[in-house]
Amino acid sequence: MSEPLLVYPDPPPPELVRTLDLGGYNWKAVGNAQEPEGRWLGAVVAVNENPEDAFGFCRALSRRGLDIPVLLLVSGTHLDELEMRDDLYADFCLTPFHQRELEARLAHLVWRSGTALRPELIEYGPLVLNVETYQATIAGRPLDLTYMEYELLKFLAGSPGKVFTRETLLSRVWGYDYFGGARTVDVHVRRLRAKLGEEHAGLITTVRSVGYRFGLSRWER
Amino acid sequence: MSEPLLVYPDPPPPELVRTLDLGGYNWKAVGNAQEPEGRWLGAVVAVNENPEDAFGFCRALSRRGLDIPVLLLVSGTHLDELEMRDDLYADFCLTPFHQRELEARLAHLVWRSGTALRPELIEYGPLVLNVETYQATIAGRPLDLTYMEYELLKFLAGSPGKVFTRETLLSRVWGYDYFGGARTVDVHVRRLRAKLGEEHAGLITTVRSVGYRFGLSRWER
DNA sequence: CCGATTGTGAAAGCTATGTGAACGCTGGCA
DNA sequence: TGCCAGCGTTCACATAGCTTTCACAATCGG
Repeated sequence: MSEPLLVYPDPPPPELVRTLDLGGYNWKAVGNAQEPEGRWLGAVVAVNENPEDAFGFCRALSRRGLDIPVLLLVSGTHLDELEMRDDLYADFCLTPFHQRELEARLAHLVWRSGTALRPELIEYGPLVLNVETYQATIAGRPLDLTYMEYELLKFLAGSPGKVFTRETLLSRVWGYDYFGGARTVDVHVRRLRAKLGEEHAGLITTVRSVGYRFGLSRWER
Repeated sequence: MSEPLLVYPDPPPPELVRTLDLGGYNWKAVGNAQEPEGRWLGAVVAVNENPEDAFGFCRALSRRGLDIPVLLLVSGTHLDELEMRDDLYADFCLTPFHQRELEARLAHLVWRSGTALRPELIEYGPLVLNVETYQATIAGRPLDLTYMEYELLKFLAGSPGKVFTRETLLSRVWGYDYFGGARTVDVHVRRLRAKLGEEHAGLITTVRSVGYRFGLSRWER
């Protein structure tokens, strides 16, 4: 089975437990947003009992940078509270819910994060990354990348134009628990640029005092 | 009002019409996917009556390349049909629905398409700052700013019309623990004005004996 | 018209990054 | 078991580019 579902609060409402277990989901309940480490399929957050705690949990999740899609369980009387909180959740389900509906929403949530965030092919200009086969080509020429080089390039090319700090790159590419010097990023970027060749080395731009950016070095947006 | 909502089929179910009108939405019903042209806020598709037609409509929409987020109205008995059709819809709502739920889902749908595609921008007149890519343009022309210049401009442009003392700027932009001369601000403002170009240098005005202000105060212009 | 404040040009000082090289770890292979 | 190749990481050093400072000129307000 794949990555687990995150569930809040701990213990979760019994009807949620029932649906998750019947659906064969791999899940884990937590009591706060500090615990979860690593990768998660998504999160199910029951708002019912204590809305403020629940929303606080969501907020803490998003602040921690692991972007996990959140499915809220909310009763009709708490529906108003969703207003102005769009950034905290991906979907919601009214309680009491039909098992079928929750299953459908979970399936859709997982599908969305599975495809939207992970295209099997990343293309940008002359660069093509085949995520399935771990192959990369630049202007048709195959690139011989090491594992870390590939992961770094994949992450950068996944958000063209966006600038990432070294710290962000370390936590997102190397791992949330990585402990090491930030200059490691520099060295990998240098090797990437070298392998991209002089002509395409500019695909990775240095933003002084901030970090690195892939693509869109000019005025596009 | 902004772009309209696309609704299928034509005529739509009466309870849907009621909710849309009560919500003050600008909407238009169509009978097939060939009609819609231009930009749409989203689409609401009632699956109830004829599932195959409805899904065909969605498929045709996505084939036409205008990627409009679709909200399905589906009864519990048709819930199964969503399976393996994740790519056709963004969200769904069980029928019969509570007006509040549909409104919440519509609002969330619109919010999502409004932000997901749109970068985080600070705009004022001819100036555009893209916070994610650390890029700036003035009247469409790219600005090559250094880190401090960018941070200062971002801070100033974030509160147009407001006057900041040098001390405030030092503590907010440079850092609360910064220890250095206040004239540093002057020099950065000078270089910002130079890079903005003669035409737009006036975007930053000096308030003698107080500090600097970005944008026009209320009695100007 | 004088003093206070701000603009200007240049130079000093510093910081972040590029660069070459070495170290240590791991896994395959003889 | 011992050797070797490949890889990730770290370090020291050079330097370009940025920030800061300073002296002086220009401007504003009273």
